[in-house]
Amino acid sequence: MSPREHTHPAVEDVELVTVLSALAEPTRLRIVRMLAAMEGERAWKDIDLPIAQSTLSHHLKILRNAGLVRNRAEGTRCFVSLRDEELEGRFPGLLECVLACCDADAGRGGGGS
Amino acid sequence: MSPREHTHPAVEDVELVTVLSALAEPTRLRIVRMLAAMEGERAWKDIDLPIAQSTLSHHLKILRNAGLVRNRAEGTRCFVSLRDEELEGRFPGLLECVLACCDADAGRGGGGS
DNA sequence: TTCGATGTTCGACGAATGTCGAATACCGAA
DNA sequence: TTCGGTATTCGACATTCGTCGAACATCGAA
Repeated sequence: MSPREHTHPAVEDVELVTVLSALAEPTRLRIVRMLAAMEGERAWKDIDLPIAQSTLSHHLKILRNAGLVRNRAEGTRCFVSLRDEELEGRFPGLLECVLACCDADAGRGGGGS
Repeated sequence: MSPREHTHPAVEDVELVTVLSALAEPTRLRIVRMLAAMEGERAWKDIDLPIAQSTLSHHLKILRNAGLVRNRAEGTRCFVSLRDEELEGRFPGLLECVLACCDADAGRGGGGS
């Protein structure tokens, strides 16, 4: 597989359990929060987490398959962005609500911003 | 352990990831929907799923530890209920939203009612 | 006390998951 | 074409998870 072209599922084909599973992991939830905290895209290399590159790639793949994020290639680099608007049409309020709950969870080990 | 007395965590002590993990499993999500569909409690034996009793007990334990459900003993029998009001205080809108999304997911393999 | 009914726990199993380092594929630049 | 940077895939590993049947614990009834 080329690092440039990825298969993004249609949000209509994504199941709720898949989305919840994708969000039910600290590292992935952190990535989603990171993406939500900024409008637009984020460069792959700017996702700065204490994990190996292969692990990050793995998590992004899961988020991708869950319809949560989108990958865009530009030259050698990749950019990641939330599919929040599409997701809103499929699961209204879900992403927004989970993100809001993240803040309610902050300070208790839920992983600060 | 007695089947009567269980330890229910305070909702304040439950982490978001724990709740999401508990919900991110088809059988458990189905149980939660089942409980949400009816006001009040549900008898253990009325939770009619194609799984072994020990498996059901296992899932209920996970839901319990996630602060999602409460167990009440009455004689030899147990009753289960959603902790929706408490959860609403800790993670506003989350449970309601997920339940609404279940319906949006219905008919696609997300498990009908 | 003895029994039967009801949940829980235990032990085991295969499957899935999160993690890493190494190998691979791709792109742009030299 | 060769090389360096970037992301993905592969192989391996330990851990966790979902599942079951069997053994156990508790309560109410006989």
